[in-house]
Amino acid sequence: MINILLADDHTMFVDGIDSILKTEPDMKVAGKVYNGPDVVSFVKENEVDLILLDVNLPDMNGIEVCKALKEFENNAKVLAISMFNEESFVTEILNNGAQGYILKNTGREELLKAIRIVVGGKSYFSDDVTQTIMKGLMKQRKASKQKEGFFPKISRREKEVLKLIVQEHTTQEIANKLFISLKTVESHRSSLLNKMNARNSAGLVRIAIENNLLD
Amino acid sequence: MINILLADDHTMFVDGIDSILKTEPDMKVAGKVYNGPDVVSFVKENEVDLILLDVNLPDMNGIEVCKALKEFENNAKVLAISMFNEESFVTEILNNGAQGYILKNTGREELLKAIRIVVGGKSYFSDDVTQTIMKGLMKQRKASKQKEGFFPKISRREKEVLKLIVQEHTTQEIANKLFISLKTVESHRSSLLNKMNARNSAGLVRIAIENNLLD
DNA sequence: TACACTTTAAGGGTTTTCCCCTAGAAAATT
DNA sequence: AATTTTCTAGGGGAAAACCCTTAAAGTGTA
Repeated sequence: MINILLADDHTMFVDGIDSILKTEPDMKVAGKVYNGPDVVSFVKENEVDLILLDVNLPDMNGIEVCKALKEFENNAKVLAISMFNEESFVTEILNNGAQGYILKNTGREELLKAIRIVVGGKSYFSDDVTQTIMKGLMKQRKASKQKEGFFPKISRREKEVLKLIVQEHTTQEIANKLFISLKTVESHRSSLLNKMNARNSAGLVRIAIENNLLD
Repeated sequence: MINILLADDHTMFVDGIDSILKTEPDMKVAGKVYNGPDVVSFVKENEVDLILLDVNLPDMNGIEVCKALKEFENNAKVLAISMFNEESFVTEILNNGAQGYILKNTGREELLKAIRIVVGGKSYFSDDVTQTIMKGLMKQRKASKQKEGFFPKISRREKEVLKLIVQEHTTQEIANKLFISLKTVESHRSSLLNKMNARNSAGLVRIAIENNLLD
């Protein structure tokens, strides 16, 4: 008997899978959880052979769940499920111990097949996913040469200054806000210009927005 | 007997709903389709009481399907389903004839309830969706008051200057590029600051990007 | 404990931006 | 044809940004 834990915040989806698995005599839905932390606590207290894990869970996403699962003794395999054939998700969750990755447009038969394969100790990926992984590997080669070394990382204080620049504050205003000297802010400004490879504040703002440097 | 058409490109999801509906004696899955055009042709040739329509279908999205359905005689109601509680989707598909909108995190019981309500001629929305619609209406009020008279439109030349500012060019450089005087560019700059309600170039860049003023 | 990085700060200078004003020529709109 | 808007351009001045150098004190990490 295969004990399966369903982890997905889309109730309708969970109920659907539940109905599908009910028809299989050798499978049993051991539980249903709707967020990341519950996955971890459930596995700690119950026997689980396989987790059907949604990558985009609230509170704690699939990748973090995988990391947490490696922290303690358990023999639960992870079959990741996602709406999106997103390269970053795929590679990251596989690097963190997931044995398979299927998309939500996978049919009933393929789902059951994937479950049995993963429980059997092998890996399973949807065809689309396989292609994505390949593409991802190709990109990595290029990316690591160009995009890397782009930002020698921006420090905490620099980011504060950057945010205030984007909010149209002048150097003097920033100095007042942060209770530091005008000269210090100027110093941070020029570090930012250097690190971000910008010529002026206009560039700073553009690059900051384009690269999502503002939390 | 309620004849239901399932329209969603996520096979696993369709199979799941199928399993759920099988348990209801008064409901029958009349068909399953995986893209927009097939919805239309299916409804033309079969008796359908309700379409469980995914908003984000390939080839032809839910909104376009709704429009197409209004073109010919049929008494199929539409219950829209989506992963996303996206304001724009919700309001647009409702304006195009959908009677209900539920999210994929809706549970089995709520789904069945929603189906019966919509088939009965009334409307049904998930609680989350209702909230979203309200928020949307609130925003519109504010947007039309604030954002409207926000830009008294930016002229062709001003936009050129704006683009070059975003690209980190100085006033002098812009003057050279456009074969006009430094003072002229300064003039455009200050018009931009005025029109866009910015304090400096940083603001110009931010507002330009945020409002997609750069084609 | 060193070593590296960050934060703080200053002097002194150049360049750029921003602001006020005015104003004719060209283009678009009515 | 008349009116409005846009584009052009200037003077002059204040503020802000940018550049270069130097350097002490604090923070974090191997």
